[in-house]
Amino acid sequence: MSKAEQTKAFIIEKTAPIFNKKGYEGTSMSDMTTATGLTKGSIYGNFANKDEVALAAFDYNLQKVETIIRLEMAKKGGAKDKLLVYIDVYDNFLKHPFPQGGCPILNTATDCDDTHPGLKKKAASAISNWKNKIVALIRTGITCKEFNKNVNAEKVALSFIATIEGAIMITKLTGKTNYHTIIMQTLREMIEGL
Amino acid sequence: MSKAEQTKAFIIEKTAPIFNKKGYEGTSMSDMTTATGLTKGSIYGNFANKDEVALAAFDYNLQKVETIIRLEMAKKGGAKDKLLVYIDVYDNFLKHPFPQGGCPILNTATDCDDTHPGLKKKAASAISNWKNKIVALIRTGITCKEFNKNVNAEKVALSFIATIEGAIMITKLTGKTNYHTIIMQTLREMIEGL
DNA sequence: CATAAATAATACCGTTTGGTATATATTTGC
DNA sequence: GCAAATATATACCAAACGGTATTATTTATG
Repeated sequence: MSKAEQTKAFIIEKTAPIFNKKGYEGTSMSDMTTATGLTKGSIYGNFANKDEVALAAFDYNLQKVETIIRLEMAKKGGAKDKLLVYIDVYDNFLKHPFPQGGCPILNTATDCDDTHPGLKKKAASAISNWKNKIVALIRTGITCKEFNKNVNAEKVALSFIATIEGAIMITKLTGKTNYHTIIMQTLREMIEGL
Repeated sequence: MSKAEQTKAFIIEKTAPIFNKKGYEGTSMSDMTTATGLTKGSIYGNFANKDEVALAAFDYNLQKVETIIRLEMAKKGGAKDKLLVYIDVYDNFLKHPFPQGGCPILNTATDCDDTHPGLKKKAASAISNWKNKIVALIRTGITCKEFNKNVNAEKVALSFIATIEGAIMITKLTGKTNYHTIIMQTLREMIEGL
């Protein structure tokens, strides 16, 4: 890895939590310079503009979540247990190397409704990929006769994601962590009922 | 209503959709002057600062949602039908005078995580009030024997809200309105199962 | 070790930010 | 209808914004 690639990775690593917490517009160049210890000229030597850093930071944050999920899922065998991994990870996300500021999809979704189409597109495809993964998981569960064959995979997947994201929002807003646990209990029962 | 009260209301009315779409930091004074047709001096003559306008705008947007819900609920008798009002309104929010930019609670929640404690507090208490209303609704439903007495009112209420807010996020992000309808179907079944 | 190429720091650009003091219209009570 | 009070507009402020051209400093290579 060249020096340039190193500093580039360094900048992403240091700014990613800030973008996740403050959003695209909310994160200023001075935020980025103080976080990295570098100067503006140095950052602009490695990235074309603020957009490029923000996009890379989103990828970094998203990948962080995805690797946690992938690693935890590898430990499980059945489809049901694999689905429960999402709940376990999002319920105890403090125990995992979760991105600072919470779910990057949720944060980016509301931050970049109209302002930043590039980031919005990334967040949208992240949701889409997530949904497809759950749908595939449910379908293999059906073929393995772990789940009832009448289960509407897409409906379950979308409701599952919506509830998880909504729970994060409510918990972050109110500060009541038990709210999150309560809602996750509903999701667990939902999965048990498949 | 005095002239000052009139312009004050006018400023709120015109800037509320912008705050709901762009967020607190994202909405600039120039956004506000072009939306109202007034000058900066005029706005600062009626409000102490940008914060005060933002807080009033949030109240305005929230009240807009609440009056829709209240009006629709008044048409219904049973607890189940009253609960379904939330789904109907949020499912067809284009048919109602819903605030531009979607649910003000969701927008404010993610926008003002760290940045604006005043707005965050308002959004948090809005969620709390919403939850309490649903809990009360479910409890009257239980005493009327419309719902099973074993129903955990708080769990249902929190999961209900989380799913609605998550559905809004997903739909706004992906642009797929049928996603919203699919998720709302899950909520309808949830209510039917009480 | 010197030189060239790559990387980082400095100093600056024009623009926009939220906010204010002052002057000018416009309502309002009498 | 006139004066006092109120409401709006004008003109300005310092600070921060994203971005860039230029200079200084590393780093690799012959």
